[in-house]
This record gives sequence, structure tokens and C-alpha cells, in this order.
Amino acid sequence: MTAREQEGNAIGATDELVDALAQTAFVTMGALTRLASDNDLSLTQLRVLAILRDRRLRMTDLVAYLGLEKSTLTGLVARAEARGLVVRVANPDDRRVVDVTLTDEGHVMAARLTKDLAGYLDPLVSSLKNGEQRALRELLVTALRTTPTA
Amino acid sequence: MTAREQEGNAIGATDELVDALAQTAFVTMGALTRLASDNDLSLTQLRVLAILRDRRLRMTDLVAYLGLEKSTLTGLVARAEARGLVVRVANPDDRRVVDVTLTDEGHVMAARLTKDLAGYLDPLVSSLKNGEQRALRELLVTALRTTPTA
DNA sequence: CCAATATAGTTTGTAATACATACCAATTCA
DNA sequence: TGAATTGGTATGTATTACAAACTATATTGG
Repeated sequence: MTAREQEGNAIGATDELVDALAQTAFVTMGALTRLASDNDLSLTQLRVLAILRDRRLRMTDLVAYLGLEKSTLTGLVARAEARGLVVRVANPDDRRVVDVTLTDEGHVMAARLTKDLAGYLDPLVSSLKNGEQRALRELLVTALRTTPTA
Repeated sequence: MTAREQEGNAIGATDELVDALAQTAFVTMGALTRLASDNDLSLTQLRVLAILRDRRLRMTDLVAYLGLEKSTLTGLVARAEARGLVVRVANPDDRRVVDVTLTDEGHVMAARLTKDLAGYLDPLVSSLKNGEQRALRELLVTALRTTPTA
């Protein structure tokens, strides 16, 4: 069942939500872009650090998370490795596979980025009261949890 | 007052909201990117169409909305104009100024994109119940309204 | 009133990112 | 075991955005 087919939403209500999501996404991506560039990272590299923070992934799985082509990821990971943020480890079970994981330095960087992001997003977040912030977090987590491509 | 300084939020609660916003942004941008590329538009061109849907802007103001350099916008608008989606109009009050506005075709395209976006975002949206969707829309609108860079 | 300065936009050259294609090595399957 | 599949890399290309230099118009201070 699509959102529009659910009963009880006025015509246009879904569009307004969709619109608000899109606008919020652009504002948020603006913050993320600034955060990345202030740290000499590309947006995608930033994302890789965030993803690998609590996972070790093979190239193919990382590609799936990012929605990129594997040929793109080769260079991306190569640059991040050259900067000492990640390492490529040959997988002993399947010698074709390359596992990617954060270095200590990568973890430090990822932790700092997470901390700093709060500041960059503050204009958006702090315009909500505490209760609203909790409600928003709850709703977003719910939506993401049941979304396949999250 | 930053979000963290507000009383009554547990340590970490703001981080979780920030994290959820970032993840939601990536999922939403994924949908927007697919929507754009399915219509042979760049993400930024898509955004220009959305912005100009209810505004006529000069180049400089459009640059401010987009957060790009003006030199970037020149080519962007030139390509969109070549496709018949926008027109550049000399401003009679100040002959340095170029106003940009949607063509009829641009309006048709923008309307269709808005309609289609709902489908692309449905996996995210439809995982919420009606009441939750309304609540989310309300919260996002509130947050955006008081955000300077929206 | 005019010279100096500021503003609006374009042009040109360059760097970064992502894609497609072709390719190699290792694994699986029939 | 040979053929097909999978995991990843290398290479060439297109797109996007930026910076710096430039043109044209407008504004402002003397």
C-alpha cells in the first residue's frame, strides 16, 4: 500500500510531507557538504567513514550501501587508504574479496565528524523544542527502520 | 542556545536526532538522484526547477538559494535554457541583471517531478502511519520555517 | 559630474567524482 | 575440468563545480 492509498490523509498532505522531506534533505546535505569540505573530505568519503564506524565491509557490500559502481569505489577507497583513514585487508576465506575497515586514525576522525555535525545542523535542530526533537527522532528512526534502502 | 544546551535532553539524544537526519537525508537524496537521472536532469537542475516553480529570481539570488558559485550557475542555466526549461530575461531596471524563470514546458516538467517524487519516496513515507506522517510533516515544516538557510 | 569602486554575470581553465567498459584473478557449478 | 560467475581493478570519458580573469553596468565619494 502506498502512502497515498492509506485512508484518512487529505489530498495533498502526502505531497507536503514529500516536499518537506526534500527540503530538509537539501538543508542537511548542505551541512554535511560543509562538514566534509572543512575536513578535506568528499561527501562520499564522509559517508564511508560513517558507515564503517560500526562495521567491517567488503568492497561489494560497501558499494551496495553507497549506491555506487564498484569501479568508483576502488579509487575512493584508494584515496582514503592513502590518507590513512581506512585499510584494505585481503579476506582469507575468499581471496578475491577485499575487506575495508577504519584505521585508528579513521575512528578518531569519524568520532570528531559525528561530534561536529551536531553544530552544523544546529540551526535546523535547535529551532525545535526538546519534546519536538524527541518526537522527530522517533519518527525518523521508525521510518528508516522499515525502509529497505536505508 | 544550541540544541545541546536546552534542558531536559538526555546526553546522546541530540546525536541520535542528528544521525537520523543525516541518514534520512542520504535516503532522500538517493530518491531525488534517481528521479533526476530518470528525467535526464542533474540533481541541481532538478532543484532549480523546484525553486523556480513559485519564484522568479535573478542569477545572484538563485546562487544564494543553491549555495553555488555564480560561475557554476551560468552553465547550469544555459543548459536548462537550451532544453527549453527556463528562460533568461534581461531585467529592465538594471541591465546587468538576468532574471531566470520557468517556461511553460519547465512548469509542466516541475509539476510532473513533484508528482513522481512521491512514488520514489514512498518506501520511506509509507512505513509511517497516517498520524505519524502528519506529525512528521508538521515537525519538518516547523524546523525549516525557523532555519535561516532553508 | 566624473573617477573610483562595487556589483552582475560570463568565459576559460582546472580538479574531483562517477560511470562504463574491458580486464584479471579466484570461485562455483554443471 | 571447462564454462560461467563473482570480486575487484585499470582506463578513458562525461559531468559538475570552482577559481580567476574579464566585460558591462551601476553606485558613490570628492
